[in-house]
Amino acid sequence: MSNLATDDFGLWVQQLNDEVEEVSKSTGVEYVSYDDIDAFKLDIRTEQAMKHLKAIHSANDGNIAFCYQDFEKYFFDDTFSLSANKIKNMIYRGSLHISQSTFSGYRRLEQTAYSNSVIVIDVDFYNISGLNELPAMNIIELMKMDGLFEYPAPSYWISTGNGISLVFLLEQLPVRAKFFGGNINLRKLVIEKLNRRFMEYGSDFRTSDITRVNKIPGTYNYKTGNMVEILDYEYLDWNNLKRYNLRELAEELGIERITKKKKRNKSGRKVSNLFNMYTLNYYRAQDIKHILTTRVDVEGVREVGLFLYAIHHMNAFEDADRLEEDILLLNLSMAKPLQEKEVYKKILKHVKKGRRYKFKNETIINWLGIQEAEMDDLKTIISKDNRKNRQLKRERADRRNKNCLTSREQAKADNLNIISALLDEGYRQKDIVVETGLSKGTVSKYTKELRTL
DNA sequence: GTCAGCTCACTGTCTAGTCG
DNA sequence: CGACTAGACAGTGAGCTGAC
Repeated sequence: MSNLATDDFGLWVQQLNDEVEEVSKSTGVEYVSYDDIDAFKLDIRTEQAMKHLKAIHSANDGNIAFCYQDFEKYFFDDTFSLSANKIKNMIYRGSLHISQSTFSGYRRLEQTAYSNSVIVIDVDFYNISGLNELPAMNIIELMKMDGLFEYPAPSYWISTGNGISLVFLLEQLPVRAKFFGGNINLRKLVIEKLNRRFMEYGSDFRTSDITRVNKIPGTYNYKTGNMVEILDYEYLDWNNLKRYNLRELAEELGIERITKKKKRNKSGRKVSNLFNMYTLNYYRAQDIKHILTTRVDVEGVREVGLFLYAIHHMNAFEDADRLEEDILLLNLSMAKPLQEKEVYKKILKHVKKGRRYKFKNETIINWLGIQEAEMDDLKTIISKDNRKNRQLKRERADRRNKNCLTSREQAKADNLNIISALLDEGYRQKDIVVETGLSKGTVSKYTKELRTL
């Protein structure tokens, strides 16, 4: 577990490269390049981490995002600058997570996602009664017996310390939204299909995000303290791991081919919009749930709120049993719940058999009386103004560097630092003008500013 | 008179925001 | 999302003040 304080984070990332030499001395690990895993005897934790990294990020085509469980920030690295020492250093620091995709910049966004060659299905069997006491290996055996490892079988599987990650390697998949956005949608559909396959074992339905990060083998699970490790590691042939072609995989799983936008091609539109509708409905349901569970004064909106929740839940999952379970739970989570029979009579009865509505955000905002301040906690049910403000906020943040300064502010700060140092050395303002090339007015002004600090 | 430092009007660039 | 723009702000330089 990491013992770093959060405010040390930026400093630590900067120092990481410099520390490699020292770690090398203290651990006795020779410098091993990322490409040369088998040439040296590594400890099992580092070896597993490297094999996994190599499997999911074999090409040097972008930046991989890393993060620790106890830090909010991400840091980035490309495979050129990875080495065994560095990976060892990172995994021994704490509960490390790694992005499935690479990114063209230093932001972990769908828009900046560059390439991807893996699908990871998280199986949270600890949520399933009857399974939660079993060791991960037994779960794998049960899934095999159920025929769930028939095509497509996972390339390998990882015990995450409380659940299982099933790793399906893909042939290198360009995902840059601008050019290859279709791959992102197709990948989401495949993941949805695979999630359904492992549903009984507790598969996590939120795993289709291209920017998702996963625990890396060789580390310890932050919550349980258990080791994250590749299972059946010794039986795997790392030079011949199964690797799937996304389009073939989709076809085998019965997903209709996504056609390029044709004029009013109904079948094409139906499929390509499918996932967008799924996420929209899913996140709207989550937003409505948030409103209903956080409001103290919920009485005036609880019926309409539960109704809207039910509709979006059904649109997303098409699973009446799951809806029933979730909505009864949500009802009980409200400050003033409805009686259970009312939920059945007023909500479930209509939604299960009823038609599918499509609501505008404005309508939902009006019906639930959502205030601007409340929207800050919501993902999709937000006004146009709120959306615009979020965009401005992001752009404003983008203009600032790691010191939270704009380029101008940084330039001024640099000049102030230089002048401060020269003054300490006994320079006169006149000399500072010559030394820095700034005007004497500026030097004078800054000298005065420094005195008032 | 010389020097160090200060003031203020001004310039050009950058930021933040609007608009289509 | 790019073009556009108002306003903010960093920086300049002429001219001023006061100490010696």
